[in-house]
Amino acid sequence: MQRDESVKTPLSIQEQPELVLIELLFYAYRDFVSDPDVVLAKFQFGRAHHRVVHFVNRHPGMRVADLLDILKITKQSLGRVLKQLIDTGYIEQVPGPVDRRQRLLYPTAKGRALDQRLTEPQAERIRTALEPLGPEGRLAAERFLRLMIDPSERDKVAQMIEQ
Amino acid sequence: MQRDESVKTPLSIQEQPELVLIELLFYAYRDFVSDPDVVLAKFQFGRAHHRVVHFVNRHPGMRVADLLDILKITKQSLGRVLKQLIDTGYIEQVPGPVDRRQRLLYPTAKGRALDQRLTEPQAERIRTALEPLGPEGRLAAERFLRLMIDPSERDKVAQMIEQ
DNA sequence: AAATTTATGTCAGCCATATTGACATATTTT
DNA sequence: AAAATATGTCAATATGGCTGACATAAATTT
Repeated sequence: MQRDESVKTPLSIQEQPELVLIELLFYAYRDFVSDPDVVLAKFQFGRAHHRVVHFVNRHPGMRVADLLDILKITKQSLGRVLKQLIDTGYIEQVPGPVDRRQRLLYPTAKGRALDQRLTEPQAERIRTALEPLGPEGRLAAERFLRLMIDPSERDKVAQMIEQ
Repeated sequence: MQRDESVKTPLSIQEQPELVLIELLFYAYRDFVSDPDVVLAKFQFGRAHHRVVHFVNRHPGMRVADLLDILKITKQSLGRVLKQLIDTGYIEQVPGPVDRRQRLLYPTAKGRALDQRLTEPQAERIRTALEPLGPEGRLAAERFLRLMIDPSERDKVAQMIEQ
């Protein structure tokens, strides 16, 4: 044997045709999530803040636990980011009117505006991507992505997206 | 006004139809990248190791600079992860035969095997997602993702995926 | 041949975001 | 009254990014 046993042949899409979509997902997501970075930098926020602001804007009045379930992180991880957003006036906490243990999360006007600025470049990327595809192409892309979600999460996600 | 001016209405898909795809991308990618975590944990590796092992297996003999360009990170960030993979025998460095400044990266047999184990659950997720879609659906999903990549990167990515 | 550029690596420190575990408080449910 | 729940917090730790500075070897340019 040589130095060790270094492998010279690439793992090819012939042996593993799913590599095409695996890598397209990587490259597409890499560029997609980088869009809001410019805006975030101006506010001294990171991508974690973006995710929180986004979902609170999409689901005003959601509980902290709901947010944790969407993001699939721990409350300690969420803690700092959420605190910063509250302290700087982008998100508000309101005690649950029924269950007063809950701290329902609402965006402020400032928080709504920030989310819209963050969403804008991503929406633009999507619009131009969809343009050449037509309605059927769009539907197919949607169907594919839905099927990529864990089956156990699919219904919940479908509901959240509808609103 | 009340407490502050908390916004009660959700940012809706009616005002911003692209939200559907924005969120589907988030949820799909969230679950997609979590697949290899079980395997990675057994090896005491993280997602960063996965990415490196993956691209070196796909492009044996690639330069460090090529890897940085794909991952869009700095060499210092890559450094630690790459060193661990070399020290533990998953990746090998070979001086470039033409330009001896280069350290060409190759997977070892061990590195190839690891990549295949990591890819397996992702490939399985994709196969079952594609099944109900048919060939046209698959093509549409591929087209969409390609168009989501930065235009300046598209040709390079297309070439890398072909091999 | 000397100077410059390139490819890579390394040291040091910093930051963002994630983790686990333990514990505290208020409130609701049993 | 006791137990469970929703949330928050303290502390320590890990991972994976970053910047900046500097080092080395080899290729390229002058």
